[in-house]
Amino acid sequence: MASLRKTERQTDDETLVETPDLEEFIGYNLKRAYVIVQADFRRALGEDGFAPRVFSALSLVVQYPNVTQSGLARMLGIERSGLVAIVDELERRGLLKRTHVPGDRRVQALVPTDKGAKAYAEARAAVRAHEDALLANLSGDEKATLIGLLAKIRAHEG
Amino acid sequence: MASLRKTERQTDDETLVETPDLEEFIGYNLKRAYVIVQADFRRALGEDGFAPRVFSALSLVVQYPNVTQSGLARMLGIERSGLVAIVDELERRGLLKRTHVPGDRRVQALVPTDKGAKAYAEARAAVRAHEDALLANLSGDEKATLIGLLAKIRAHEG
DNA sequence: GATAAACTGTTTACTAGAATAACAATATGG
DNA sequence: CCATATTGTTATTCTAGTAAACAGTTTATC
Repeated sequence: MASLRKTERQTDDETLVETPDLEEFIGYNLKRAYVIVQADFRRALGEDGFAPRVFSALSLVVQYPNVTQSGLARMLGIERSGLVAIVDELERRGLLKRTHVPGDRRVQALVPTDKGAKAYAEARAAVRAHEDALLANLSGDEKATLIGLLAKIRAHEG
Repeated sequence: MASLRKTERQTDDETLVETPDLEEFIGYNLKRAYVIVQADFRRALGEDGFAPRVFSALSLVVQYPNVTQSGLARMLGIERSGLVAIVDELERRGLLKRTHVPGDRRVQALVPTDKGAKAYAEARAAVRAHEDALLANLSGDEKATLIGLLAKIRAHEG
């Protein structure tokens, strides 16, 4: 049924829409909000700072040293193949090492270097500053509520 | 400062992380949630259903008939150049027409066809069904709260 | 113990989404 | 009139990501 909703009205040759349909969709709002946060993240971390996904990978490597690439890909929700370039970049920058694991010659465990741990701590502070500034119009409670609601959506992961 | 946070602990050769840093970041949670919703949107609308951005464009054309491409791009927050392919697709499918506007020969106003209005109404119902099903674990209040919080982030638009 | 199945990291090829820069046609403001 | 701006468009480039295939290795099954 293509019936008009209450929030819509027609005039002679102009259409007034109090609340466009789009604004009612969670998906649309999520996307628009995500684009803003993501752009501000990049702006805040600067020209040769980490891209969001590289930051995320480094974060997990620092917090889960010896994680394998497969495991890391699983945690990030991306394909193994897509992770290779990310790990390449982090290794090239000297922030982690691929190391052999005794007992399984397939896997290469990822270990952060000291430089990597330090770089992560700095980047984490920068990301926190970016979010604090960008989301200054949200209270602590609101941020917690938002993360909680997003977690309910994320329950569909895995 | 690279101090560990309260939620982190180290054991001998294994690291326990109660709450990974990533989970505290709004940006990361937004992205993960967005990926889920977006994937379900595509799954729900099927092989030759609308992509999210095409659906969004059609929605605005139906609700704001005679919108110009520049105006539509502005509403969607994308570049004019990026909109061309979207409008091409909608026109090729016979869902809208590019029409000349008397008084300004540069612009081509976008007008939905009857078929376009009907297709939009159906797609809208499908999208609503997809969100209702995917977000069944959120109450109406929670959904409203989520949209409200996302709106606070979206206040940085424009 | 042999053989099938599964897993790991990797490369290659491909797709979608989006930005940027340039352009011709047209409109607007001094 | 002339400079400036706007509109729709094309071409180019970039990024993020998937999918399929592969060699090397491990695990499971008979």
